Amino acid sequence: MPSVPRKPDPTRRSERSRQAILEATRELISEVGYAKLSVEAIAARAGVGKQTIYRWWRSKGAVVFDSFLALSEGVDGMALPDTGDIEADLKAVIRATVAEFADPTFEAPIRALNLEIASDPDLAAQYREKLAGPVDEAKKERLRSAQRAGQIAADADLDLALELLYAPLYQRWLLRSGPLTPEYADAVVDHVLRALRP
Amino acid sequence: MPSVPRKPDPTRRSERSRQAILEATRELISEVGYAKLSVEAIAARAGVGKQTIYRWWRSKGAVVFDSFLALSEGVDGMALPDTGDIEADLKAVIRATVAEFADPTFEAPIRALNLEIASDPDLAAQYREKLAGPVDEAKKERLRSAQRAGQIAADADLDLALELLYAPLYQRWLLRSGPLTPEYADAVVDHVLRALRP
Amino acid sequence: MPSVPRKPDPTRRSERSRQAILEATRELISEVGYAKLSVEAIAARAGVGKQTIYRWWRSKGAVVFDSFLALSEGVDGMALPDTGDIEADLKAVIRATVAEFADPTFEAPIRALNLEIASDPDLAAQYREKLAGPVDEAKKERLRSAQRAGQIAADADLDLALELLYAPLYQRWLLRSGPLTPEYADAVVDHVLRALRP
Amino acid sequence: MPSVPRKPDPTRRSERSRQAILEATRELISEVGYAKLSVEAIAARAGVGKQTIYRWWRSKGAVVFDSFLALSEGVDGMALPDTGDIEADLKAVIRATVAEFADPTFEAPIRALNLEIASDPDLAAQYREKLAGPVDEAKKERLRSAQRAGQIAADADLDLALELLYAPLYQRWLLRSGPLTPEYADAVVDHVLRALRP
DNA sequence: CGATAAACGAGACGGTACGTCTTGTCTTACG
DNA sequence: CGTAAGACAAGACGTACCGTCTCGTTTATCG
Repeated sequence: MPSVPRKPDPTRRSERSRQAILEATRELISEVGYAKLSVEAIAARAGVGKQTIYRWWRSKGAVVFDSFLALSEGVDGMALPDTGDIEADLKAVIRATVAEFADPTFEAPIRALNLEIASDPDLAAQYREKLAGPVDEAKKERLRSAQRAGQIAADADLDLALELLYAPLYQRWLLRSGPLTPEYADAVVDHVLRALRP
Repeated sequence: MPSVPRKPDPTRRSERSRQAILEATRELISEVGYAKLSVEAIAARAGVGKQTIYRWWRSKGAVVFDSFLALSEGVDGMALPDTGDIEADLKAVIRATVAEFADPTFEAPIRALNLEIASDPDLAAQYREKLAGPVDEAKKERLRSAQRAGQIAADADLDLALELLYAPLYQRWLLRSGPLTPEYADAVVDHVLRALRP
Repeated sequence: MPSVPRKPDPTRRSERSRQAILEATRELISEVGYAKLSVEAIAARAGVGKQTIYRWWRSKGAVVFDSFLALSEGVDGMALPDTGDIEADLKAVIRATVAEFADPTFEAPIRALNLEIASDPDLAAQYREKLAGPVDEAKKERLRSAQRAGQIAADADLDLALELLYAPLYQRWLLRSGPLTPEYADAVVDHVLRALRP
Repeated sequence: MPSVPRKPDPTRRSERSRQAILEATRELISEVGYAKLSVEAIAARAGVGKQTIYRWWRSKGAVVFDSFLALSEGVDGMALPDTGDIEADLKAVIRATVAEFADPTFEAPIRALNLEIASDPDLAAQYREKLAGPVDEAKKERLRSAQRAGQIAADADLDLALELLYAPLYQRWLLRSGPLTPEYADAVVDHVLRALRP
């Protein structure tokens, strides 16, 4: 009589339930916030048994994570604008990022996602692989284009470049340590480009 | 029947209880982690009634926060080393910061503190005022010294400078998105100093 | 260093506080019922420190008890009507008792008192001595008068007689096991008088 | 968000938990007395979650009540002895009742039950229907037999008769207003039978 | 009259228990 | 066998009171 939990058979998984759970999760995060999100409420809202959630996800955080992953599923083929002017292009992108952070609609869910990732190394790994990775690759592609155009040092560390560009915004937003304005976006870009100049 | 909650009288507060609570909180975070920290356990460990906690703190997060605040109480008169060489000084400081982040002893508590701050705007404000503020001021003082020495542009935005220096580390650590090595510390300093050059 | 609790000095007792406590107790029993009565609420309502209650009373029940005792303080010199007709006199008295039980104003407090007495042998003893005793004596005096008039057996056990008269009412009221009507009162008197006939 | 409390589904109720709760309740009343009985302790002793108690019972009193109800479940087919001599039979029964009241083992639980009933009209109604009703019916049946035998007036009010017989005992016991002896039992029976004579 | 000691109001304290909420597991009935 | 439903054991939540323990502040004798 083995007490090893049988693994569920993925082929029999109900797609309808899965979708309902992810959608209910997104709704509830917007409505009550992440701190007050409960598995109980997700199951009720999704019209699903709690066991169905526990069968397919390790933790509440994993559900939250997947509910975001599902959103950005079709967004793979993303590419940053490339007008040939790296400064203009980056400012546009960073300003857009700032605007997104400032949008109160995204505030709660993105914060929930980030707290979950910061708490759970497994989710962080998934996050890097499934979400951040592809996006970062697209960003680095634009930087490589700038390298080819001689606007950025050929030997620049592009991972570090991305961190210099995005981390200040991220930190300000997460810790609410200062205003996120377009001017701030521009200033960051200006500084980072100066650091990366050939 | 007034629903206005009576405010506790701070003059009658038991210092012994306050200390016991903060200490118990620190111990428990180290032992069971922040996610499993409960007010009930804090009270039990501190030999204190739960009401004594709820009387003086708004939330579990506020207790956690204060338990850290208490630690760094005497650290006000801090000042960064100033050998006259801003690059060497910054590299030393940033390498030290990286080492601190890597120390597994501090990992759990600092992460707990950061999650708490990221979740609660009130605590974030307190954090800036009581903890980050003074520390940042000391850091900026060192940068001002570099400005006077002509090593950094006289009109540099020092708040932004700090963010460029520290946010990449912070992000890597929080999201575990990359290794935190002395080399990385040096690279960040090199880039930022290039951006700030007169 | 004796840990024997100093006994309070009765001569210094604040009559104003004592009255306020007893009055607040009576009010609160009427308002929230006995089950939800708390020492905390009594103290608050009376504008009195909790210690002042604990200094002078052993328990909440003792306060409740005293609050009733205080009411019936001046009622010592009571005597039952004596028209010479024991049947008519008893019916009048028992009907009055029934009416008192039925009065919703007295319902809650009397019930509280009785529950307290039933729970606490000490209070029961006090009750017999200070409240029930004198009243019963007056009732027995009327029965003795009936004995002298030859309406009741000369050797009747008057304590038993009182119980036969009052206990049926008491039980019906306490357990709500039947209606308390004037007809019921008369029926009880009729039966008991038959049992006591010479 | 409906505030209507979901009703539990009685078909899924765990009989094992129900029994454990009722048994733990009986044990605890005997051990610590009714006043110090707590839902928390019942749940712990029964190895049951508190919610399982609150799911199926309105109040602590209801649990106490049911724990007694459960005891006297099979006792329906009760009948009083009928030797043809109503006086002897009643004396035997009333003496037995007196003895039961005097038994210290039953003292605490029965008192708890009575206090609960006296406090809560709902429980009182249940008590009459489920416990007192059947028992009283059996007693009245014996009295009817006496009526047929011409030992008691044919038109006697049997409910009143029962109250005259039992209420004096009940009152003495509950208020501890006098000793409960076999002689007392006999005296009550003698008086009541005199009152009921044809 | 002024010292001093007790009772006083206020309310913080260590605790217990409350009744509710959520977690993760288990059971039942259906498809 | 996955599922919706939901009961279950466990235990934390935040609140209400308990009875004890300081705090100053009256108050009321007594030196």
